[in-house]
Amino acid sequence: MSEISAPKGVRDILPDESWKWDYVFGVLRKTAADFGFSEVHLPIFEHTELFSRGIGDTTDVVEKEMYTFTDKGGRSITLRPEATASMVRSYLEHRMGTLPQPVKLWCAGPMFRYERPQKGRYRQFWQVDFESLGSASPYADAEIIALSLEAFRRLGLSRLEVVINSVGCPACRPDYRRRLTEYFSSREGDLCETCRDRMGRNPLRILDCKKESCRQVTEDAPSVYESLCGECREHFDAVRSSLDGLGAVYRLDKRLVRGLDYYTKTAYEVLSGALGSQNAVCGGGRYDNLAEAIGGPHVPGVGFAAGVDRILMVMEQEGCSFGKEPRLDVFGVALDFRSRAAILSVVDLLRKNGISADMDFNDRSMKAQMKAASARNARLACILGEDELTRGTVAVKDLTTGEQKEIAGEGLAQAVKEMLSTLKG
RNA sequence: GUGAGCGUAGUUCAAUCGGUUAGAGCACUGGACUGUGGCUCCAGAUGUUGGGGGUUCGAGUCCCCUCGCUCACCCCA
Repeated sequence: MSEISAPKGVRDILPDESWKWDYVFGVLRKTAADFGFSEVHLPIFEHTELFSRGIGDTTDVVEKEMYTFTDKGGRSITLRPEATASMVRSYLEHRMGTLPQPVKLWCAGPMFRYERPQKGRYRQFWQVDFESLGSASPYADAEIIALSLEAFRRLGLSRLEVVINSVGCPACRPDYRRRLTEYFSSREGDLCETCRDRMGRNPLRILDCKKESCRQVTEDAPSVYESLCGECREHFDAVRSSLDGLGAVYRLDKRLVRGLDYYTKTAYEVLSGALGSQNAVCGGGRYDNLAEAIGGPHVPGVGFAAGVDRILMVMEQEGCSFGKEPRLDVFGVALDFRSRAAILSVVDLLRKNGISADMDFNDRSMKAQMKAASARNARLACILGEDELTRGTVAVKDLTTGEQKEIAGEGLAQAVKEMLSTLKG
């Protein structure tokens, strides 16, 4: 169509949608505060090595999905593909280890991944990210999961499924890995090509292959639970019993492994039945080795990221409420050349009194201005003509009922406020 | 990166087997209604049929290339 267009995989959030985003962020902000999380604003680009070391060199995200470039100072810079690594970097850089632990932070903003776009997947997408840093307690895990579920509940999402798993720790994962490799070797012929490739690199990933043939093989694969070390097993049991205590409904899924290297112990995802193929609305878990991986001291942490684009999509699909759409209070209408100059002052006066007001700037007919007032869905029209000018008044019309009254100029702001408050809605 | 489907006005869609000047609803602008919106009626504006090449007397329609969009795989939010 037009040669003017945004790059592939990115999009504009226009006014008919942006107010809904405001609503969602408002709910999330309040939920964060209720759970004791403070907001931080982080940069959207970082040194490339933060991600390559933190997320893992062999992950898909780092191998082929990063927006990486060299800046004018010769540094390798990457547009963040996720926020957790930045969060931990910020914690370390600002010595938050000296604060009372855990430090609970959240942030919101765009993430970038070079992928082929499809439904629910963009190259720039928004996430809200919650991280609880400095505590190894299973209750921190449970709190994080509970927080994500409460946020979704408040937004009105219903068709959700929570799946959790434990991916072990450096003490027990090698053993599990060995047992998996052993098992898959015996069934190698039944695996797909990519899974055979995964055997050497990361056999855990075979578990979440969606091919039917591979799923049959993984059905009988050794379970993580038998391989978990005492500490991991205890931790996982504690997370589950606290979730039970909170009344959270979840499903254990031994196939859930997640794509980032830094996860230890708890891994979880929240899936929506209202989405298509890209149905994860939130994902997270514990990452006790991430801080060390990026060159810091040992700092345990747990957190999750939720996709805002997908949340909006699910809400739309499920018919959730977005609160009320912001509405213009007053539209100023002028009859002729003289009143046009005066109506600007009227609009200005209203604005300075906290009343939202707008007017026509194209010298259009009164009828056209009234039409514009309706099109803008204004509550009231303030009309000015010769008669009003000589009398020093303004005609105020309720655009819902059609009632109109004439109000003296001095009392206008007050009178409009009163009319708006009785309208309400 | 791989596969499939689709590209006609701002938008949703028409256009016979390949046939003459590419149409309609909605939206937009103006008017009927020279001081009042929503309803009604009338009028108007808007297209490189995504782009390029080919076949043909003739292409929106068929073929090739390309770009874009969409969905799926991979992976994830």
